[in-house]
Amino acid sequence: MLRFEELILDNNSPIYLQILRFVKQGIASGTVCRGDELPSRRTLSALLGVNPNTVQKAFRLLEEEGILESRTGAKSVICTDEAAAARICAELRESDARLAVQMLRESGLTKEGALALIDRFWDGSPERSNG
Amino acid sequence: MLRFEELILDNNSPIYLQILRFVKQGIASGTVCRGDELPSRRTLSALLGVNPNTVQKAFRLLEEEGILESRTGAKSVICTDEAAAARICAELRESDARLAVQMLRESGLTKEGALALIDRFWDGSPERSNG
DNA sequence: CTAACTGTATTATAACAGTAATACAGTTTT
DNA sequence: AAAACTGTATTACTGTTATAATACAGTTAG
Repeated sequence: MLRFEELILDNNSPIYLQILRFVKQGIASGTVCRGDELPSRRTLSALLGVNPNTVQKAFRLLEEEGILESRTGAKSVICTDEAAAARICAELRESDARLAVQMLRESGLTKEGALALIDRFWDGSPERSNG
Repeated sequence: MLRFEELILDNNSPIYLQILRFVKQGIASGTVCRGDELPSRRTLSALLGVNPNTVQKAFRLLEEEGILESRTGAKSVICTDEAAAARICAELRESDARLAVQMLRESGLTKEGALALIDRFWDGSPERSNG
C-alpha cells in the first residue's frame, strides 16, 4: 500500500501535483496495483494537513488519466494493470527527460556538453573548468 | 549589440525571465559588453509586444544582479567586465544542469539511466524500449 | 432502515505571479 | 525653457493555487 505518511510536501510545486506524482511513482514502482484502495479524500487530507479539495483535485486528475476509478460513496480504487503501470513509469521518466533536455538545449549547450554537465553534477559539485 | 528582434517569446515561462535570460546569454556569448546601452523599456516593450513593466521587471532584476546600471532619465548600461561575463556564462549552465539533475534524480533514475535518457531525447523521440 | 462513511459539486476567500495602465520624476536634446 | 525622451512607482486586472465551508448523493456497516 501507499504510505502517504512518507509523502513530504514542499512549496516548489502545487500540492495536488505532488500527490499526483506520488501515486504515479507508487504505481510505477509496484507499491500499489490494480484493485488497491486509496484512503478517502477526507482521511488523506487530514493525514497530509491539506484541504480535502486539494486531494480531490489530485484524485480527479488521476481519474481523468484512467489511473483511478471512483464511485460516489465508495472508496477510490487503482485500476491500472501491469502494462499501464509500465507505461506510467516510462511516462514519468520521459516527461522528466523531455523537460531536462528542453532546459539544457535552451541554455545553448550541445548534447555532449549537456551530458558532460549532467555527469559532473550528478555526484555533487562540479570541478570549475573556468571562473 | 543585442538583437532583441530575434528573441522569440514562448508561453512556457514568464516573459521577464525570458528577457533576463536573453540578456545574460548575450553577455555570456560576448554579444554585449560593459558600456553597451540597452534599448529603453518603452522601446523594447514595443518591439517585443509586451508591457513596459514586464521589461522593467527584467531590467530591475538585472540591476539587482549587478549586470545593469540604471539612472532615472538615462538609458540603462551594461556594467559587466569579462570576468563577470564568464561567471554569468558558468552560472547559466550550472543552474540549468542543477535543475536538470534534480529533476532526473527525483524521478528515481540512476546517473547512467539519466544520461541514456538525455542521449535518446536530445535528437528527437526516443526508441520505445517498452510499451 | 439508519448512521456513518464515501465521492461530488458549488461557492467563497486569500495569496501570489504575471501583466497592464497610468502617473510621476529625471535626463537629454533642441 | 521646452519637448521628447528616459527610468521609477503605484495601482489594478487576471489567472492559478490553496484553502474553507457547505450541501448533496451514493455506499457500506450496523
